[in-house]
Amino acid sequence: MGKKNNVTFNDIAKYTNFSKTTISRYFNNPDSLTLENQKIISDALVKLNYKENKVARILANGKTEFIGIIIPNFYHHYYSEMLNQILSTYETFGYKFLVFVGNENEETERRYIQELMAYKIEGLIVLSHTLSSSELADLQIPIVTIEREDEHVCSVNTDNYMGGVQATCLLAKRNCDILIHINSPTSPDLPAYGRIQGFQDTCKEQQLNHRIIYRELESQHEQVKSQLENVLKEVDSNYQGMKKGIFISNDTHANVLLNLLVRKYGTLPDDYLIVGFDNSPISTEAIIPISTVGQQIDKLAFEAVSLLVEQMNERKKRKPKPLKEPIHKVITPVLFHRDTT
Amino acid sequence: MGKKNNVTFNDIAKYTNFSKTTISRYFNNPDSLTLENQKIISDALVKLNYKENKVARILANGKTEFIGIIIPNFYHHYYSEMLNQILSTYETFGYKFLVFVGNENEETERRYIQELMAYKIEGLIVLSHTLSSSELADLQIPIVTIEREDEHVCSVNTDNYMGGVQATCLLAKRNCDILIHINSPTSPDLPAYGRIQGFQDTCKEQQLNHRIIYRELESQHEQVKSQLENVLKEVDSNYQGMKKGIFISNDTHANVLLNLLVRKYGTLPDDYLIVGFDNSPISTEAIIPISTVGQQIDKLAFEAVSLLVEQMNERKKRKPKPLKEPIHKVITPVLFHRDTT
DNA sequence: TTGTACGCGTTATCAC
DNA sequence: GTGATAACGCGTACAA
Repeated sequence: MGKKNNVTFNDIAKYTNFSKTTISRYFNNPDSLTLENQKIISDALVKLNYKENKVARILANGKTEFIGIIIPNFYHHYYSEMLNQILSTYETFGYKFLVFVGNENEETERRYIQELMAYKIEGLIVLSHTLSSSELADLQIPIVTIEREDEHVCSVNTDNYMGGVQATCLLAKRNCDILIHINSPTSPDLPAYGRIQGFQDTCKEQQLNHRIIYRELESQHEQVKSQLENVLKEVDSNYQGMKKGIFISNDTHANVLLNLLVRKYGTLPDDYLIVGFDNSPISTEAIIPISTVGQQIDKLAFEAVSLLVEQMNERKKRKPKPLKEPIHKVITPVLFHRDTT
Repeated sequence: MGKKNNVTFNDIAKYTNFSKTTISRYFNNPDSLTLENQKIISDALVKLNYKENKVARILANGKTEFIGIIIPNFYHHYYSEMLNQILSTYETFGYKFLVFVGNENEETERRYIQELMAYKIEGLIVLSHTLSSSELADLQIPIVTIEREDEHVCSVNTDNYMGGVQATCLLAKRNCDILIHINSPTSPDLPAYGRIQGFQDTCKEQQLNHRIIYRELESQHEQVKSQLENVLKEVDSNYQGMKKGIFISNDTHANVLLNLLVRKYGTLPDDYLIVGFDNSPISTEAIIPISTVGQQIDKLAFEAVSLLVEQMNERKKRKPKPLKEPIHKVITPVLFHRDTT
């Protein structure tokens, strides 16, 4: 707003001998003008090279059409793709997105949120795990979280339990002698815990020989590799000669495991089956395409924005009825059967 | 701005018996108040639960502190990481980012830009290749492009030529009998063309037996795979018994090539060396860690925002001197020597 | 150090 | 169908 040569409604009004009000109406309720006058104004807009100023409109009507996003990182393809899909909803809902990368630091994320609040975002989408849902709820604006702890706020999550069941059933069908789930220690608060539960329940129901191996895998590639190398040694020696079905935390880890096996045996041995999670690009680009459980990221994103828009619209009514209880939507994952099963 | 219970400077002023101006000064020039009075106001802010409103401030002083970003996609790790690094500059410069995903459609991107202009962004970062730099320059706001055609606008690019040279020299040092560069047909306008040029010049200077193979690789995994399968057949038969050094467009493609070789021969044959580009995660996570030329994405991003901020600051001066010529910054890439060379 | 008065560009309200 | 006027919340001469 370079303090000069900004053509405003006033200029248009003078030029056309209408009032500012009529110019405003031309934009917000054109049908209330005669076609003639619409033409006059639209010509003037071109002639004077008018550029609309939504900041002024915000101040006047209170609608920023901003949604804030806090995303934890871009390292996992899952987050990038989720952001991609969220941003793409602009075409449907018209909301603009102010994006911050949370650095897993509480104070930093609080600062980001304050900044977003200062810009009068109408709603907030949180993917980061740093702040508790009760703190988020205190912000008193529409919020949707995705795939994180969500007790006090609306959320959209993958049906992780179903994902666990799908993976487990696939391995079961292949007549494995032992089913193994490898994962990082996971809090039961998190939606992702459902995968573990789904695995466990399915194994118990079908009375399958199974085991869960917890290892800290949320680190760099080399650490993950050495962790899984140890796991593999243990599995190799404990379940020799048995057909092993492994359901592992995600595709990145599945790929590490796969590579360890292929480098050890020259190929994926017949007695090893692997299922990952996420359907990330690595699952198709691996040396052997990896079976995986895929989140429907497009749907998750769309439902998230959709759920947020509902809340935002409700708030704009003269008599808003705030939700009694947070709404939690669930999206079913899809099993991709590839060459590791 | 829920049209109610918004505490404003007016409320603070009444409560503290100061004027609005003094309240404003408390925020923008606190030193001009006595410490006493600062305390009085800061207490009042807490008591009345004041929330700042930057939208109003924008309208008053014209500074949105918004930067618009147009990114083409999130599929390549390069773009995700670049966005990550750009967003991270908030900590340094304080600018907020409005992000749009360009869908390679001109009209769509023009709409995005219009929307950004309506929100009075102070500058624009363009990663997408859809619109020409001359069209961008016509927007008359500070612009920086990254790694795309940039004749008429400021830009930050990797020294692609140097990257090509580095990759080629590495292969040359390994005493390859034939150096092969595989790439998609690339316009000389694009910075990425430098990689091809760097390869070619180095080969010529060092009088190395070389060849450039162009194939359309900007497509889905399966297509890339079958394209490279054909290339491999040709190379296999044409250069039998020779040591082949392959420099290929990027790490994703390098990985496909590597997997084809490993699946064919059980491992990477001694007469094949591979160098990719991007230092993307796949290069370390591949079945055999891939040598690659890495962009310094953090530096690229920082320089881009930095260059933009300079232009934006210049514009705020009473007598702005617009740049005579666009500035083009260049960042040197880094060679990662791994197991494929 | 503090206050007055006005401007930023649009929308909302009420009147005609 | 159109217009006058007052918001919206803050910044900034200019004055005191």
